[in-house]
Amino acid sequence: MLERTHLAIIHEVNRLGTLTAAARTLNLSQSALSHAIRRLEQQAGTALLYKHGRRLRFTEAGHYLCGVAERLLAQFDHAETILGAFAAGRKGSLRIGVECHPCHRWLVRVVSPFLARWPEVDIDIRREFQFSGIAALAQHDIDMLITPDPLAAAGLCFTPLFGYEMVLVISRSHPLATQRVARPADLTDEILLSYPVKDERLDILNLFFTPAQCRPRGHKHVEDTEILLRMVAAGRGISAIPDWLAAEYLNELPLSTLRLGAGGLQKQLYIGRRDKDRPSPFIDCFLEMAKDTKPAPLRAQGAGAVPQKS
Amino acid sequence: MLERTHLAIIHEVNRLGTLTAAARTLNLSQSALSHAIRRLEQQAGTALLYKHGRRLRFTEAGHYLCGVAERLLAQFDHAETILGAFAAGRKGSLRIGVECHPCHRWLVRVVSPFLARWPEVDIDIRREFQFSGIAALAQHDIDMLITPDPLAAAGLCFTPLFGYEMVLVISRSHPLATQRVARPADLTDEILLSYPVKDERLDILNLFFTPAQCRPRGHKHVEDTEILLRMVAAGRGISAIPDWLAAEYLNELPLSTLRLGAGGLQKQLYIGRRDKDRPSPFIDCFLEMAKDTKPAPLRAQGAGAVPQKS
DNA sequence: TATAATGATGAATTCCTTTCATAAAACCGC
DNA sequence: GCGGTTTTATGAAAGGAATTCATCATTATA
Repeated sequence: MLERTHLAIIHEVNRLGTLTAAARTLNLSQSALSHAIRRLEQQAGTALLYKHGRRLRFTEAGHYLCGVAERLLAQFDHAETILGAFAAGRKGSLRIGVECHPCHRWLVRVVSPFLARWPEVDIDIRREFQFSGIAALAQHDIDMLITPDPLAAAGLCFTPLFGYEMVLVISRSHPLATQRVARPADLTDEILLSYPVKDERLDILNLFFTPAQCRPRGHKHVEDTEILLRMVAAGRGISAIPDWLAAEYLNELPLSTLRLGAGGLQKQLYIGRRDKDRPSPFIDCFLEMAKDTKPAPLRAQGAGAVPQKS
Repeated sequence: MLERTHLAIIHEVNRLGTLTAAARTLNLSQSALSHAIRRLEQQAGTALLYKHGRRLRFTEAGHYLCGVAERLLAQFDHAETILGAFAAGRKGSLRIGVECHPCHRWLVRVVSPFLARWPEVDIDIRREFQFSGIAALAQHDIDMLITPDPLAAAGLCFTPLFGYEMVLVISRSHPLATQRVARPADLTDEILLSYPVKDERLDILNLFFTPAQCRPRGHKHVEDTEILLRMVAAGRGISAIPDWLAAEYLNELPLSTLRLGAGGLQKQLYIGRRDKDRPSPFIDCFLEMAKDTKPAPLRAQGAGAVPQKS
């Protein structure tokens, strides 16, 4: 069977002209090369070299193998270089799951400089999970999970990134726009607009309406943040989004923000990892960069201004 | 060092999912594979597989190696197939030297069907030699030599192909065109046209003029047979070419052929090889086809018709 | 012609791979 | 939850293939 060492021998003999010289550069004896070539020739069933004077020349088949050697050895070398980059932690891929729909804008601010710093690392962002983000993380479908709901699970660890508040956004012309705080009973005639997520994962339902034992009049799914907020601005519904996300749109659209209940709906974003994953420079770096990237705070503006949490 | 066996193991584990199954198809024990992967991981400095339940999954680096394995193993397999074709004598190349300028037309009739029969054999025809055709053959610059002058040399053997006669061609309007035989003294006022070959390799000089101690009035080199014969037909000179070559042009051009001296200038074409070359099916076949391809005989036509030799 | 350089070869040795035996872990069905 | 089964990991022993050593044969060089 043709092996890499055979190719290396063929290549060096071709490059240097003699077995003796090739043996030197390969740190082997001339005898070893002679035997190795002999074995290869016997297995291949054809001569590769023949004596010409006291030197060697390649047969047709040998010449062909020289070409093969040149190509394949280069590929082996390259593969080992790449493997070295993996070993050194320069190269890899980071599959990041995001369970927080509006987090995409924030994530882009983390990922862009990261990619510039780690040119050999590929980033893949996933928003859809067969079961849940936690399960995807545990099953190695993703390597990191950005989530506001860090369900404790064996083998996983979560690091807090930043706190924020879910605020109610309504049209500036809405009767409630003069209020600072919204109560569930105020909103039972409204249409709730949300990202296309299961009801049980919507905090405004779980933590605001359900405890008060009431519901909005209707509930529609909208995929895109911009469209969702334009619908809110047009008076077609209400929604709950992170304060820092609302801040980005308050100048552009006629929106008002209200606190959800007296204390507000306080949340915390976490980044989850498997704690058994071996440390990797670029993963550590990503964590640092994620921790250092805070969203822009919501300035006092309109009726429902809310200070940013640490 | 990354070896072919490592790639084969990686590939089979990827294909079959378990070490045990991979070991079966590789005719090795599960333990051998486990050890081999462990060694490779230690050398590479990075994990390639990790346990997931009781099965194995590839790390980033391992996944990368899967891709490498797929590509490189295919190339190894292909190389071995080609090597097999060399061993079976299906593939190779035949560098044929030709020392007989006008033989080109005949050679084409041999080579065309040969190439059809041996699609994996490349043919290279050389007419120029640094020293001589014989030397080129001995030095492995060519594998076969077509020559009318088989100089005996150690390690070479020559096989006769066919006999022919060098005939004088002159314009049909030449005063000598009524003769059947030309004598050297008849031609001392003529311009000799020949292929661009050293004088000592021109039979008409060596075997016709020189023994009679005379020379033609002039001597010019012409590369192309067609042009040479058109010049002869136009009365611009005389030439000596093989009878079978003359036969091809007698219908087209106003030429006459004369015997060179009473007995004619009889020649024999040989094919030379190194007798130590190991037998090869396609070389044997080429020899057969060359022996079986006789040039068309010179029909009794014009004044100097000459019967073809066997 | 003597000398140096190169490749070939057979036997001995060394080193690496493989196997064996066994443990540990995980899944499966009851 | 608990045997039974499947799968991987591991250390020690065995086996085998690659390497070396010593030497010869051949060819080029001075």
